[in-house]
Amino acid sequence: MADTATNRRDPATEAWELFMEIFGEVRPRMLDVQADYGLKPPQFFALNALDEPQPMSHIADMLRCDRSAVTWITDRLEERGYVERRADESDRRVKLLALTDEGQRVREEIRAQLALPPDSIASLSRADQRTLRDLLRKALER
Amino acid sequence: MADTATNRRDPATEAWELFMEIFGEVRPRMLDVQADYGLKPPQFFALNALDEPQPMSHIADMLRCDRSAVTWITDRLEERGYVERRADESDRRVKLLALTDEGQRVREEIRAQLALPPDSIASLSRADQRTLRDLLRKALER
DNA sequence: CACGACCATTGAATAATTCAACGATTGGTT
DNA sequence: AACCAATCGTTGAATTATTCAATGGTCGTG
Repeated sequence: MADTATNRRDPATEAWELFMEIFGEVRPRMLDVQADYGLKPPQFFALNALDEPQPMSHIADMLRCDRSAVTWITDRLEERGYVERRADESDRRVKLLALTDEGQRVREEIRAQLALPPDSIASLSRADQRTLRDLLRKALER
Repeated sequence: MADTATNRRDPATEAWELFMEIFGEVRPRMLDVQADYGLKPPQFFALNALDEPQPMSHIADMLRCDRSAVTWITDRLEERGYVERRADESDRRVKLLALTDEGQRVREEIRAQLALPPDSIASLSRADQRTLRDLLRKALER
């Protein structure tokens, strides 16, 4: 708190602030796309978290909500056939949430729409875009 | 749709996909900070949109929700003293939402917590962090 | 000045989240 | 082996948040 001023000079912090600002730009469009598929943000984020099957409690952790809310969300997604409950071999208490083929398909469809970069990114020169891409790749490879 | 493959090669699209992936990393922490202040995401985003006073309908547009939901959200934020309704000189139908001093203070406090960059950004070399910062600055200046 | 359109609000219906309690299962302790 | 506390997902009730339809007040245009 006392070193807010010094933090502001930290390039990582500054970069992150800009990062969030850019992200804020696209939030409305993100909501539109989700709404087109009849999904609320938590439902979409649940879907998006299922790169591999996950215990329901783990989804609750990410979404920061009650387990019972995940039960409810899962019911909705299951009704649409996007998701299914599987048994966990190693622990019969847990149920694993997994994408169905349809769920996988829809998720990719949504992702494709969200992948369209916002104006701020698109306005960069192609060289800058490549530099940015490489930088972000490096960040994720840590 | 037919050119999904070519889009994948577009550096801006690739960069944006990575961008979103990094952002996903911090979502849980963001929810935690908001929860510490008793705010739901829509309430926080409303607060965050008030760089200058905004018509309530404009907030509804950004949040992609009904105007009546904004009335409700505003009531909550007003109860806490974060926000106030002002008259719009030029159009007596509209009410402008504006941050109170307290609201300004709290918003900065929250922002300071969210400004802490995630590991992926922090793990970059200081030189890369600076490059990233400069790139994002340039993107926003378009 | 009459008309349709827009703004924020209200009230009712609905959706989504939280909270407390439960049955089933697990792992650890004795 | 037999308890015991803890965890998992679900249920039901209470609460909170969002949508939908209708309203009073205001605006701009014809």
